[in-house]
Order: sequence, then C-alpha cells, then structure tokens
Amino acid sequence: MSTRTPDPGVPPDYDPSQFPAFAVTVDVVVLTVRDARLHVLLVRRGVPPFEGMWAIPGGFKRPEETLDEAARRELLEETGVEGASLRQFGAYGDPGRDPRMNVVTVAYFAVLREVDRIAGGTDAAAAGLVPVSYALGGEIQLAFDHARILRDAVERVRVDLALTDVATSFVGPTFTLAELRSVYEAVWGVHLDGANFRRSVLSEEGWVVPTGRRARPGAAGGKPAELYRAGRMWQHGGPLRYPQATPTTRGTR
Amino acid sequence: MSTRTPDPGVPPDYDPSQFPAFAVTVDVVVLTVRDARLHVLLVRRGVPPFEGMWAIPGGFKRPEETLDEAARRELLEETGVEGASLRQFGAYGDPGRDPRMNVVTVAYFAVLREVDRIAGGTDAAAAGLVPVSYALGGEIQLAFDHARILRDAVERVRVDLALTDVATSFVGPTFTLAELRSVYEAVWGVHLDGANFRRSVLSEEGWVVPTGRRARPGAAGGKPAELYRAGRMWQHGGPLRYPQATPTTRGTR
DNA sequence: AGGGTAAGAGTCGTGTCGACTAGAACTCCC
DNA sequence: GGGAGTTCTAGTCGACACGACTCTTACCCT
Repeated sequence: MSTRTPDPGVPPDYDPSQFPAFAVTVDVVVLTVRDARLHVLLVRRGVPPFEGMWAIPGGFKRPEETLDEAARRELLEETGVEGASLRQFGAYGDPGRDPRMNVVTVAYFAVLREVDRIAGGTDAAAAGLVPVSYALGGEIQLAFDHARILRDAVERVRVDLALTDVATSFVGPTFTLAELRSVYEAVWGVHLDGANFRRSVLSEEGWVVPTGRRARPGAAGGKPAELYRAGRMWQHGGPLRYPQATPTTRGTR
Repeated sequence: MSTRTPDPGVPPDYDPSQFPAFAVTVDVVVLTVRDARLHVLLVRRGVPPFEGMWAIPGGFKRPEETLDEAARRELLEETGVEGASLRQFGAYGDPGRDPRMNVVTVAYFAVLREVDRIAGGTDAAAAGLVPVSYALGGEIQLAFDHARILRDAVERVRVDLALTDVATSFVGPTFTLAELRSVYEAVWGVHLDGANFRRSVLSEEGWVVPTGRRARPGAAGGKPAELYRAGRMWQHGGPLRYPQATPTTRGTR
C-alpha cells in the first residue's frame, strides 16, 4: 500500500503496514553532587562497539511499558534506586549514532542525593561516578553520541534548577540551607552569598519548612544549622533566578 | 534476548540482534499568532483510527535522516514552509497510543509568522488553523494522544519565550514593538504595558535594531511605529521575564 | 577559657519593573 | 481643514528584589 492512499490530509507515506523499523532505547543520565561538584554515573562498556569506553546507562524500551516506565526500570536496574526525580529531556536518532542498527534513544536525567553505594544495583567495577567536568572536558571519551546527550542533560538541569523542584532532589528529605545552596553553586558553577540565599528561600512560606531539629556542625565547628524539608511551592518553580552576567554594583569593591 | 550475556556493566538485555521493533514518527506542532490569539495547525484524519478527528501533522522518520531533518521535511510537506524555527520538546511512546502498532513519536514545535496560505503545501480542505484554546478546551477532539502533545508544546513555548529567541520567530523579518508585544501577550495570556515593554526591549542594545523605516498605522490611525529587526542578543535569552503572580503594588492604584 | 568557624539577622544602596502621565504623530470624519 | 480618536514614545514615581556587607549567635577544638 502505497504512497497513493485515498487519504487527504494525511502524509502520503503514512502506511501502518510498511514502515522502517527502529530500536528504541532509553538512556538515563544520573546526576548527583559530591564534594561540591556535579557528578554523573557512567558505565564502562565491555563489548564492541566502543569497547572499554564510558557510556550513559540505558537499555531497550519494551513494547508494553511507557517511556517513563522504561527509564524508571533502567534506573532501578543500574543503580538500585527507586523514586528519584526522573525527567525526559531529549530524543536522539542520528543515522550513524549506533553502527549496528537504527536506534532512537529517549534520554532522561535522574537526580539523586549522594548515597554511599550509588551504583549498588549493577556491577560496581564497571560503573562509576565521574565529575561532569571530566566527562565533558575531554578527559574521558564517551561512547556513541553520549557526550552530546550528557551536555544536553546538564544544560537542562541548569535551566530546570530555576524552574522546577529539581534542586530538592539533590538533597535528602531534610537538609540545611547550606546543603541546598551548594546544589545551586555546583550546578550553576557560581558562588552564592549564604545570607542572601537564605533570604530568598525563606522570603515566602512554602519553599522550605523548618523541622525544629538541627544538623551537627562539621569538623570545622560553627553554629549548627537548622534542618529543613522541602515545601510545596516548588511545584511552581524554584525561589532562585539564575544570576545574570553580574549586574553587580559597578563602583564598589 | 538472552538475559545472560557475558557482558558486565551493560544491561543484560542489551542484544543488538533481537530487540522490539518500533515505528518512529515525528510530529510537528505548528504555532502562530493570529488575531492576538495563539493558533495551531491541525489536519483532519481521513482514515481510521480516529477518522474525521483533528491531528497534529507528522510522519515516519526515515533511517537515513536525523530527527531534525525528518521534522523539517514533514513541516515542508505539510505547510510548504522552510527555514522556520523548529525545536524538539518531547517523545511519546505509551503502549496503546497507536492502536495499530508500537509507535514512538518525537514531537517538535515550529513557530511561524502568520502568512496567508499557511497550509499551502497540503490539501487545504483537510488542514486548518485552530485557536489553541479550542483544541485544548474540549471544543475539538484530537486523535491519539495529540492533546497531551499539544499541551506540552504550548507549555514549552511559554517557557522558551523567556529563555530563547522564539518570540522573534512569530513575527516577520521586520516588526513593530506592538507586534512583538502581542506575541508575548498571546502566548502568555497576559496584558503588558506598552511603554514598559518598550523600555525592557530597548534597555540594552542587541535585542532589536531600528531600521529607520516606519510601519503604516492601522485603520484606527495613531502614530506610525518604528520598524525593528531582531538583534543578536536573543541567543542568550529573551529580554522579558514571565510576569510572576502579580507582585503588583498593594496599597496604590 | 579562648580562638576558630559557620549559621543566622540585619542594613544599605542600586537596579528593575509595574503603574501612571504627558506629549507627539498620524488617520478618520465632519 | 480642523477636531476627535488612536497609537507610539518619553518620562516620572514608588515598591521591591537583590548583591554586598556587617554583626551577633552558637557550636567545635585545643
């Protein structure tokens, strides 16, 4: 059946019985903040192509599951983590991206708070947390077009930080304002004044809710910080705007 | 699909020779502003399933083209338009979304300035410009999961309006500030003060560049407006922020 | 006990932005 | 042709957001 179906308004090549077959995969860019730097979870490939190179974990979508479910399943299989924030950010289907066949991949990013064994669900020797600056700076070669996918994921997270509740996904159920601030600083690569950050986040009820408990100070001492949990206002965007090209005072300092 | 491949670090079901086959399509949400309201280009389906219902134009991706190229080709086939702003915003692969087979669609939106025969490339009787409020408000039933896709597209354009140069794609190569302002008002559904809008856009060099020519006033008369063209600063985001929940003056008025 | 450190409270000044007013430039109609 | 109506353009005012900065509080360590 052919390109001449008596079907006005529908593309002529729209033929349900004859279509190019693709493999559909989901790739999950797992991000976390460790030592005040943004890290990504990568796996080392054990088979060609790109054998020995690092890659973003992923796998085939199954016909009976949604894309979101496939991403959630892959995240569980690769990291043993459930219930993390998962967001789709792009699809990639360049003809030569997988030399073996036609593959279209739908990319997600997942944000985790740092846990001890983040790659507990998979072979630990073949998975590792890598600083994003390494993976994008050329120190590490990524398989397929995964460098581009990672770059897009990081860019998306940067934008989402100001627009969604993704910042709270980097931290645990309770957190200090310094912890939350370090998320913004790591992802945006900026320095934020602690007092001003505090004012912004506490300016309105609903961003964070004090728990009454306090965190233990670090080894360096200092006043113990209040522990907060995330409020409900994050549904409507975050409390911080991306610091625009330093509209700072010109004369001073 | 051998779940026991001797391959550590790679998902166990990663077998290039056996994988579920999917059809991959691209759908293009064509948006424009007409009569100060956001409109979407829809086509009427002539065959089952969803015969007679409106749908977002789209078609199969070919193995030898990228997703972007497929979207550009579909846009050309459906509207006869080339060189429009095209951006990918989502992928949709729910199991039952096409009753005939497993289809994963990658969705793009394209923004056009209003032209007379916007659907010149396809059968005009089966394509039409519909107000987005109709298509999303229930007045019109959309085929497949296209209502969700359209909703996501509009939401993405709303966000992109503040973050990208998409606003200038709604207008022609030269435009008045009132035309540009009406884009923001139509997409965001807000009223913007003309003088303040002017100040924001002209506050910095690079957003818009005066051409020296003036537009002819409308039928109602009025001072003829200066014609501008888009500058280069839009690469770094738009000059306007989305008006947050009326932080307007409380006491005054 | 005292110094070091980080949390938390508060001040100051500047820039942004909405609301508003007034003038300029044009069309339409009588 | 002159007034009314409309739109563009310029400018003012006040509220508020935000960066920079200072000071106090509360804990750790020696």
